[in-house]
Amino acid sequence: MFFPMPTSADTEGRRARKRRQTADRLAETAFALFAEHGYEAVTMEQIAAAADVAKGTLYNHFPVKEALLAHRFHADLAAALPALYAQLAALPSAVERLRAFLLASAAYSESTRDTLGAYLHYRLSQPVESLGRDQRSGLDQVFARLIGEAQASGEIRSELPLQALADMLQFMHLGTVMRWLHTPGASLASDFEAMLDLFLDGARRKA
Amino acid sequence: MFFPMPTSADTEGRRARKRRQTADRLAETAFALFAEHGYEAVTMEQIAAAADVAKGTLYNHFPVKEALLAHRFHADLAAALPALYAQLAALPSAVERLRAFLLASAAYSESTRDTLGAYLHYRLSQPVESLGRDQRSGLDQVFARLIGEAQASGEIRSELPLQALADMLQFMHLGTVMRWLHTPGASLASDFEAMLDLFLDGARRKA
DNA sequence: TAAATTGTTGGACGACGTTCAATATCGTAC
DNA sequence: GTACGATATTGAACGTCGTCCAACAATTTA
Repeated sequence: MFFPMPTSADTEGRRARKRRQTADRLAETAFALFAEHGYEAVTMEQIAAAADVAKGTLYNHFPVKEALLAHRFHADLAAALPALYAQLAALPSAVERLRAFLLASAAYSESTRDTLGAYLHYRLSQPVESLGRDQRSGLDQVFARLIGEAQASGEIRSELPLQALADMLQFMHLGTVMRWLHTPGASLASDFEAMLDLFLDGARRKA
Repeated sequence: MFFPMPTSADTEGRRARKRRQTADRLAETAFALFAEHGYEAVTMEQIAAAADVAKGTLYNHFPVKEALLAHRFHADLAAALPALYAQLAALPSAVERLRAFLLASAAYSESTRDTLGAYLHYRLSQPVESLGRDQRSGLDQVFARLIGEAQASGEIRSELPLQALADMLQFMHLGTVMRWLHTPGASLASDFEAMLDLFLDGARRKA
């Protein structure tokens, strides 16, 4: 199994801890090389050599190269979420929280533009429902949470299941980012605004 | 250049015609092998050998393996469109034409489920705006046409640019197909219905 | 301490995709 | 019809990704 279960209930065991440590260390050295030479120019063997492990070990932790990117993006999101949620809590409506989150997402995407395409490409090759919720993109969980709040407050009345709405918004998000990646001068933030408007009110809105 | 210009204005030139012929022939032999052994099990060398050309020639026409799939899907769509448009013309409203097109799309997707994932993966690695409109997916052009009709008749009032709406619907379509690919028992047709409802009326609809 | 599980190693392997120089074929113009 | 330029094909070498596996090391559990 890829992610071994903890041996006791609360303590995690040295084994799993060391595993996570090596994974983190491998990802760190990988990103140091990426920053220096660019993502494409760095080979898996170079990463393994720089981290002083065998190539098989690197592939044990990251079965494909893009998984290194996923590790980074997932960790960044997990690290940023608590403070972000705290900020969002100050906003009066769930829709405004959604909008604010998208603005923050836009800023982050702009700062990681170079590796974003490869990461998205990797994400899309993964099954949507793989190994339970923990393995999902993280972004859809944020969407599900905020959309759920909007449903609870009555700001959203759609009778579709929450996860379906979140997935749909996630793909609209993906489409917007993809389009932005391929159009040099565009503003991702304003594209997100238009996307959210479309998601909320549809193309046939009466307003 | 990848697609040579025709020598005269109207006639296409034997060269381009033969090029298209060899491409078609290569794609045909490829799909014969795919049908027999499965997409993943067939190598590019086997395809080249079966078609009696060098591997370089195969890669000249199809720079990546998934391009063979794109050739097939694009050709299928182009071949089916005239009759499909004729059928759709009988429907009274543009929204109903959209719905009917999606139903047809669902039937086709179900019949090509095995290779659909690889094709979508390939599509996503391509820039959205590459080499002009002709190289785009084809599906977004259909969407743009039908959405344009809906705008003209007043069924859609969104002030977003037509292409932005079409791209957004295309990614919602992609998300729906992806989700369907990974959920065994689902009905793609009804998923498309829900997707279209969301696109038209949004999550915050008043009805 | 013994046994079982899991991680690491290193190397071999197949496939994809790129590159290139040599050769063959086709279009055009004279 | 000949000569020339543009394009297609060939064949082979190369780098990289990703898989596989058998031997060995480390750690947990009994």
